[in-house]
This record gives sequence, structure tokens and C-alpha cells, in this order.
Amino acid sequence: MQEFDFSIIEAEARKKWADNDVYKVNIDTSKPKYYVLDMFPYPSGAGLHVGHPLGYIASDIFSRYKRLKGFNVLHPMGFDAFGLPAEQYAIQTGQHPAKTTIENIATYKRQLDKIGFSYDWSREVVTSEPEYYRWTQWIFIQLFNSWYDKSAEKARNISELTAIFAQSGNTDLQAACDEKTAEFTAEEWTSFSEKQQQEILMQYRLAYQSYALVNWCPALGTVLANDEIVNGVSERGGHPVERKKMSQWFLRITAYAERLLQGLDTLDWSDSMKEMQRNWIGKSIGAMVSFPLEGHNADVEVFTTRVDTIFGVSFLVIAPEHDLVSQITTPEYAEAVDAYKKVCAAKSDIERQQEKVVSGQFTGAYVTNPLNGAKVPVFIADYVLAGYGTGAVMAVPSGDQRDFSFARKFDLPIIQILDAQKNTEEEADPTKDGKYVNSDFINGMTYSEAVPAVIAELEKLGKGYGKVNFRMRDAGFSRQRYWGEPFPVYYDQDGIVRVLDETELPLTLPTVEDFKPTADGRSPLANAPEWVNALGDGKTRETDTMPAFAGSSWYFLRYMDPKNEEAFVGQEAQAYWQDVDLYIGGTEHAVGHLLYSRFWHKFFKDNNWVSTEEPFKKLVNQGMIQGRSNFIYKAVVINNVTPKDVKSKSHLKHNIHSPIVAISKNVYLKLKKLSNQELSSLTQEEELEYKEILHKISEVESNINEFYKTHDIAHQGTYSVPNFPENYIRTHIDVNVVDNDKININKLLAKKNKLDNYFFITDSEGNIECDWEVEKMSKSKFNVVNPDDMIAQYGADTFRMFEMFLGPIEAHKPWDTNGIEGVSKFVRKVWRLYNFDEAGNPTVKEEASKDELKVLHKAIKKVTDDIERFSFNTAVSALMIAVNDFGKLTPLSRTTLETIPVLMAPLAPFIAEALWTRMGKEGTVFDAAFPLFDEKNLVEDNVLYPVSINGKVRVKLEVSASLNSKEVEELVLGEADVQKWLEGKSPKKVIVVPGRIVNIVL
RNA sequence: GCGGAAGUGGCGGAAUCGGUAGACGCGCACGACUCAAACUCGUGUACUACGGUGUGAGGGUUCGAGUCCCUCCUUCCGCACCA
Repeated sequence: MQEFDFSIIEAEARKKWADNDVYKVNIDTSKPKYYVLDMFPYPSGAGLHVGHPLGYIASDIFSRYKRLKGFNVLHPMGFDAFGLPAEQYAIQTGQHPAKTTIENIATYKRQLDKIGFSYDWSREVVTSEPEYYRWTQWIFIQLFNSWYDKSAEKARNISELTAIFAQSGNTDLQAACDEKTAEFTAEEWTSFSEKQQQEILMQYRLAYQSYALVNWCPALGTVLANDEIVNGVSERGGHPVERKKMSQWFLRITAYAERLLQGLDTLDWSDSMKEMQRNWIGKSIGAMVSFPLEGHNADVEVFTTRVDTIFGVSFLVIAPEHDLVSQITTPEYAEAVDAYKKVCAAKSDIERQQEKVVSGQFTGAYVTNPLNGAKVPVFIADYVLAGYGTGAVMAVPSGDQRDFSFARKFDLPIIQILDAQKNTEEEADPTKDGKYVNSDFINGMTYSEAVPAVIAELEKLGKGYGKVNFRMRDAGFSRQRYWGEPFPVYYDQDGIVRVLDETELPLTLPTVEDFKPTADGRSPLANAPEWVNALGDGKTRETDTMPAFAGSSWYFLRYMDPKNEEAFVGQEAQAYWQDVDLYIGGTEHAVGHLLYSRFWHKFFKDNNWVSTEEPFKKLVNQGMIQGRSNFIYKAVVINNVTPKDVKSKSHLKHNIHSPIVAISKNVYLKLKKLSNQELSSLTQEEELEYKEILHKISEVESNINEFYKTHDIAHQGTYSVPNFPENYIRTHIDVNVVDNDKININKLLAKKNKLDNYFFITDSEGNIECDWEVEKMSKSKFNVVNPDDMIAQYGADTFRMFEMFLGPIEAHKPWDTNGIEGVSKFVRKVWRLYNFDEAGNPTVKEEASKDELKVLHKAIKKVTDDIERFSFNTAVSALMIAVNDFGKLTPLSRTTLETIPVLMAPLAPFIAEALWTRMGKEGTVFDAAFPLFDEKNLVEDNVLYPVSINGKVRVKLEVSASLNSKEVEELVLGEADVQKWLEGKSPKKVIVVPGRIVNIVL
């Protein structure tokens, strides 16, 4: 008998596929197209971990399945190769990012190849290669040369805009532009200098420059996009971020806000994903209101979503950075306002966010409520953001909790505005129910009546209007980095921005001596003056580079036509492949990449470069494979602080006076972090006590033990420490305060010298309690599992099916190799069904039995269904069931033995190809047709009916499948076993669900 | 705080339309093979006081609820002084 050896069959299949170019795909109009795309990886130095392939395996299964179903499948792969890690590595080691990127890509490709994907590598794209970024630069030029016509709802060429300006100025123009754009006539336009004209055009371009407050990260020496900041610190590196005014490139994505929002309705994406994009776009329908400033000929403009609450306004808050602040501040408050502004400016974004205490400063200025003439004081406060809306807020303490806290602190009136508002003396109630009170002409109205009434009155007075506002802001497109696409622009002698001619592309990245940003925060490209000044005549190149999302916003189009030198994607290729039918990737790109790609695609559509409005028809989000980290509890004990009221979690949750809380790990106590609201409601004494406890924790934390220097610690479980020293802490409920910080064991073992002094929580026998937790798999958490070893041990087919077998594709799941033996066993069982002789010939039976056909067709039906609905874990399970059943029916017929490989091919391509070959079939199994199931093989003669009496299954009866419901009912009621349960009573009701169940109600 | 997802055996999970809860796999137990072990094969495996009870808790709709409705709890993810 020929034994199963995955290394032999893998080598065999690889050779066959390579020799015949099996995965090469071309335009074939005789077949329907299907485009399956993975979110391409960033080739990091760490290589692939087991989390990466989850989505790739799923997409590969679906690609292979669609191919077997007769589709011409495009399934490419490439690399998102520009990015910060390569640059930081370059700064550390002096290695050129291009070199490390090439090496990393080679590693990735080698690892991917082991898993057996059906990529057409001839279509590979790498965003950092000049042949690719040439077109990224080209697209930038097109954006620069475009403006957005709101009346036509599409982008148009900038030359059409200058024509309009020359003809009629901009007074009647409906265009997406900067807020501050001034009106001018045709005559004025023609009289402007070129520099002035260019400055105006810049306010309309889809790629434009502007000065703006940006997220400046001193540590990285660069500006970060909103979605590159996580919890107030940079996503990569976790450095603090502050605000800085800089000249930046932006993309006018806000022009497309409404289309980006509407387009979501046409997409087959998960609701949660669409919701995230909706939230990001943040459309809110509200109103602009002008509050006239007392003593100034100016208004403070405010955007509000609750214009109906205008009679409850008791103060106005504007952002400390607001332009008006310096003008309106009265002399007596000037000093205090300046001081407050300084405090805000000195705070980084994180600190500003972490600030729990309500703060603000009166400016001395007043505005008038345009509807009732009330005198309203104007404050500045850091909770109002300069970048959102108008940077000013009308505050309604009875309806908004922040406004309420502010009013309390500064002793401002709290005006009830709706009769349904509860308890406005104690807290704000943002309800829209009830009738208005204290509200002049809307008294007695409901919410839906009041809003239009107020807006109409404001419009009549010229003091406001209804307005749609978007939360989304234009995308910052400049990075002060080396490893990105250079902008194809230069500044001429007059400082006017000019784009390069398309024939001059690509503008390649020069080699620089130093990859660090310059001391003044300019990009490393400033370190290459010969490149910056290459054009002569005082012309200088832009030294910023594009962000990582530039290349990834259109790569899916390049795969359609990767070698085209005339266009970023050719018309023929675009017309055939159109858009992505199935896109698989992680949710982490929900608002970044997926939104930018949609924006660019819509821009392309406006220019008829693509044929569809949306790039990604269907989106499946694979869950994260999480790592398992092992922990030890660290205890910090504080003396002389007695926890008050520590009874139960729920009790404490509502008791803000106790800063101490019991947590789930049975006995440990921990200092409860107080929320904003809770902190502000503490008395001075309580606040002191709270701070004292914090102080003591840090004090004791510095007095630590050196356990790890004397003991080795196992990686998990309960670890018994012999002769556990007396002075180590045993935890009891009456230990005063115990911080339950956990320490990652692997991290501890990796950095032994830093272990210094810790107390560890032990049980009464002195065992150290070890716990484990599921976390994101990442290098920094010391929990990364590499797939290579597993593939070497079990083979690619087993690895693929095992990853699928872990659970539903969308679910986040911890990596746990328990269970891979089961899949491995299954693969070997498949092989055994064929009972190959020494010469490699299978044992074959003449004709399939009825049972055999039933098993086969049941499996075909289930596997087809499961793959169609991306339920790959149950597809594997269905194959296992079939193989277990087949095992009892060997030898099997030729039909069955020839069908099994095709059925398995999407999931386990290697063994499928091997079996296909050994069955004497020509060509590759992937040119076969996926089997169809035949219902007639699934028909049962008898049905086993569970008979339930009053909802409890009591009897099971085998009944001929040919009987109708009435006949089944009679037969069931006549049965002695059933009669026994009826206890002589006659049933009130009998429900027969054909083929499923009989329920008798007594 | 807002938004989204999810809570099912010792574990991962299954139940696709409201119709036998726990498929499949791991683990565990016993048995066969073996000098022995591994492999392989077979049997069993939610709990149980053997009446029943069971899908986070409590209500409801229904002949029938893991699935639908209401209230609540917990966990994870995303967003956040967003006006």
C-alpha cells in the first residue's frame, strides 16, 4: 500500500502547476469574470504570522471554487511597500528601505507559496516601485487639475473652472472649495495677478495645499492623519502627538461626502462596516446660527444639531484657537484668556483628551440671542474643537451634559426647554419628547414642529439657516518622510506650485545620505539638495512625500492591467474586470483605506476611467487571529488605607465615593479609575484621599522584590514556588489595596534585567497564579506564531483546513493548535479511501451503492452551500463527515473517487491534485467542473419523526416518506408508544411539520 | 457616553426559514492491535438526585424559542469633549 506523504504530493503538484502556468489568467470573454481580492500586506521585517493567512486562505478557497464553477477568476497579490517601519529600520541601521523591502517581499512570497495560493504572480504590484508609483503620481496630477462641480455632482477639469471665472466670476458657482473663499466677478478675476489666480484655484483643486492645524508628532518628525492616531498617540510607535500649523497637501474628500454616504447603500458589506463609515462621514442635519457680538460689528457663527433648543442657551463656548478670541476679549480678561490659551496650547492632544475636569475662561464678551435678544456670555474652553463645525458652540445646559457641567462650574443659568425633561437641576436630559416651555413662539410645539419654525424665523431675520454638516475632514496628504511617493510638483521662482508634465513621470525617489527628517521638521528629501534643485532656474521640488494610503487607494485597478505603460489601467482590461467582486480583509481598514479607495474610484468614474461607481461590491472581514499571552498578577499593597463599602462590584459601581473596587479575579482589589463625571463630583476631601492613594501606589510600587533573579517561572498554569518567602504578599480580601496589574510572562523572560521588584499574588500554598489572556498577535506582545513550522510538520492542506476549522471567518479567535491533529488525521483518512497499491493504483469498485451516492451527494450539497456562504469551518466538517461515512463503504466507485478531489480542491489543493493524477485524469483538477448534486440521491424512503407531546420529545417513529401530513398524524396517534403518553386523553391539537417533527398538544 | 458584534459542554465551535440543542474536531475514559509505546481502529462523553434540568439573567409571543419581542448583565471591537 502506498503511504500518504504530503511532501511528495506537494512537490508533485507544485511542479505540475508551475510547468503548466495553471494560475495565469487572461481576459477571456467566453467566461464570466470574477475578481477576488485580498487586502495586500505591508511586508514587515517580522514576516508572515498565522493571522495573515486566515483571509488569504478564505479568498483562495473562494477563487478556486469560482474557477471550478466556470468563472474566469482574477486572484492577484502584491505589496503595500511604502511605509514607516522600513524607514525607521533604515534610520537605525543605514540599510536602504528599498533593499530591506525587497528582502521582506521575498520572505513573504516564500511563506505565501508554502501555503499554496492560486495567485497569478505575473500581475504582482509593489507600490514602492517606480513603474507603479509613476501612476500614483499621475493620479495626483489629475486630482490637482480637477475641481468638484456640486451642481453636476462630479469632478471637472480645472481649465473649465478658469473659463467659468473669466466669464462670470465665482458668485453663482456651486463648487466644493475652502470655507474662506471670497467672492469675485469676472472682471476682478482677469485683473488678478497669476499668483493671485493660482491662490484662488488652490481653494478649489481636489488636491490642494493649505495651512492647517495638523497632528504633529515630534518623535516621528511627521504629521499624522486622523486615522493614524490611536488613543491620542501615533499608531506606529505610540508617540505623543501635538498640534502644529503647517503647510500641507490635502485631498478634498469632503467634496464626495454625500456620494460616499449614498454609495454605501449599494454595497454588500456588513452593516457594522457601513455604520463605521457612516459615523466617520458623520452627516448631521442642523442649522447655522449667527449670534451678534455686543459692541462689535460681527457675529459668532455656530453650528448646532439642536436648533430647537435655542431658547435654552445660557452661554456660548468657542475654541481657544478661534480667530475671534483675540478680538473679542475685553482688557480685564485678556490676561486670563491668554493664560488659558497657553495652557491649552501646551497640552498635547492626549493630555487634552485625558483632562477630566471641566475648564474654561470667560472672555468678557457677550453676544445676543438673535431670537429673544438675551445677553449671552462668551467663554473659551478646550472641549470645543477648532476643526469641527465653526469652532463655536451654543451651550444648552439643560440638554447637554458637558454644557450642564460647565454651567454648574461657572454658575450659569440652566433653563428647562421641554416639559418632558426630567430633573434638570441634577443633570442634563437631551430628550426630544414633550412640548416646549420657556421658549417664546415655539412654546407648546413638539420637536418636529419646532425645528422648521425656528429655522424659518432665523432665515427671516437673516440670522441663520438650515445646514448639512459633515464630520469628515479633508484628508491630509503630506508626510515629512523619505519612504513614500515624491510629489510630482515644483515651486517656481514666484513660489507658485506647478505640476510636472506627465512625460516626466515617474519622478523617482533620490538616494539620500540621511533618512532622518531635518532638524526643522522637513522631510529627509531636503537632505538631497541636488535633487531638490535639479530643475534649475530657482525651481525647487516638493520635499514632502505621499502617505501610505496613496498607493493602496488604486492598486486593485493595476492588477487588471499591471504592465500597461500608456495608462494606469487600460480601457479593455477595465471594461472586462470592472470591479472587485469579493474583497477580503480586516476591519482595521474600515475608515481609512476603504474610504480613500472609494473616493478615488468615484473620481476615476467622473473621468470615465473606470466603469463602476464603487470599487468593492462585496466585502468580507476576516477576524483577527489573536495570540495567547501568559500573565502573572502583580500585587501592590498599600497600608493604612481601608477600602470603604467594598461589598460587591455592582454596589461599588454606583458608589462614586469609594475609589476602591473589587474586581472579577475573586479577591483582588483595585483602585477604580474615576470617570470625568465622578471626579468632578468629588468633594475636596475625597479628591485629596484619591490622590493620596494614587501616590501611595507609586510609592510602594517602587519598593519591589527580586523574585525572578532567584526563580525560574513556567509559562503557564499555577506555578509552585518552593519555600515561598514570608514577606511576599498573600492576597486576602482584607489586604488594603491591591493593584491587579498583570505582567506578560514572555515579556518578563525576555527582559529579565527589568524584573527588579514585584510582589506576586499567590494562593495560600505559595503558588503563583498564572493566567492567560487573548490579545492581538504582535511582536511587541511576544506571542507571535509563525506558520512555517506548522506547514513543515503537517503540510499545507492540513494547515489551510485547520485555519478554516478554527471557527467562522469573521470571528476573532485565539490561536490554539489543539485540534490540528484532527485535521491531519482527516487528510490521511481521505488518502486511505483510495487504498493505493504499491504501483499507486487505487482500489475501485464497479458501481456505486445507493448509500455511497447518498453520502457523496449530501457532501456536495453541503460543501457547495457552505462555500457560497463563506462558512468554511462547516465545509471542512462536512467533508470530515463524508470521509467518515465513506470509510465504512470502501472500496468506492470510480465516480466517487474522481469526484472527491474536485470537491476538496478549493480547500485542499495539493491532495486534490495528487488524487486527480492518480485517478488517471488528464490536466489539472482546477480545469474540472465542480460537481453538482442530484436531489434524487438524497431522497429517503423513510423519515424518522420525533414525536413531542406538549413540547417534549417522547417517542421517535420511522414513517414512510410518501405519507402526507394527515396520514402521518393518524399513524402516529395509532402507535402504542404514543398512546401510552397520551394517558387516555384526546389531543387538543396535532401539528405535523412534514419531514421534521410531530407535536401533540394535550 | 455613542455605535457595532457576541455570550451555547472541559475547549474550538454546529444548529442556513421558529421544528430532535451540542454536528464536526480537540480533550478525556474504556476497549482492540502491540512485549511495550506511538500510530490506527472501536465505544462512550452537556448536567442529573434518573423525576427531570439545560443555549448570560428575567419576562413575553408561539403547539414549539439558542433563533422573534421587551428589560437587564457581561465581554470584545470601533468612535468620541463631534456641538
